[in-house]
Amino acid sequence: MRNSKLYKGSLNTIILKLLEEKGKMYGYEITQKVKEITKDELRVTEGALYPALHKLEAEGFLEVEVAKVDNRIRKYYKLTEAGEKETVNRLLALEDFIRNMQQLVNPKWSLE
Amino acid sequence: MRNSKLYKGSLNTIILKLLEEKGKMYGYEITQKVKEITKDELRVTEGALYPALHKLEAEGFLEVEVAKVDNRIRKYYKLTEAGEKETVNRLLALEDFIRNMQQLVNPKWSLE
DNA sequence: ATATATACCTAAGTATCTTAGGTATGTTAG
DNA sequence: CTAACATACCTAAGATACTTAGGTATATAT
Repeated sequence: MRNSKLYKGSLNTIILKLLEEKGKMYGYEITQKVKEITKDELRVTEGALYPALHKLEAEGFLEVEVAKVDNRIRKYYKLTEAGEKETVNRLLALEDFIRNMQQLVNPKWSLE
Repeated sequence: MRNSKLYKGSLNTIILKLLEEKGKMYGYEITQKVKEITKDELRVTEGALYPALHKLEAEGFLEVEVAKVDNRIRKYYKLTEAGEKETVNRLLALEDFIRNMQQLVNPKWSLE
């Protein structure tokens, strides 16, 4: 990731959401897509990404399909059924988190 | 914190913002205030809070004032000048983070 | 020929949290 | 009156998720 420590813990959610949206993606593609969407403000480093993908796979949330394109290996990941459920939960948790952070940071409560 | 890994890295920002708003606060007060604001959805544990306060103080962002109330010690923390600047930066980083996460999670980009 | 892009990977170190304690005083319920 | 809960501080061990810094290999552009 880039600069901010805030991103800690959100990588899995990002991966799951991208896969939900795109159907299947390979690792390098994910790094590029995040760069593109966030206009280079957020970079998923490979040192964080690959272990995260392997863990999500080990937990049964992702499955892999290996392909060979231009003489190079690609590992396409897609959500399992459990992964789809997990994605829903993670997105709900993200919404809660953002709502809570906004409540903490927007000073409405200071008028109490 | 509570349940979600998303909160990792956001504790310092929460502390700084609360102190900016309230002027001065003591540790236990911070834990209660966060519970109150987030309607018990987010709990700052003392095991995370006190080391974080000590670190922010060591970094020169907070200064301490010890008081005795009802025969119990309270350590009031408030922002230094450097702490005020840091708070501005952390809040900007939080806004960036939230904006980026919303862009990643809101599927506008999937229409491309 | 060299750098950059694509594409995978791991290991050591760092940071931030959780969990699980510890100390001590004040207050409330049975 | 005593036991539980609230207030108020603290630390240490362990878990986890990153960053940093490598490594391998092929394709393409300068």
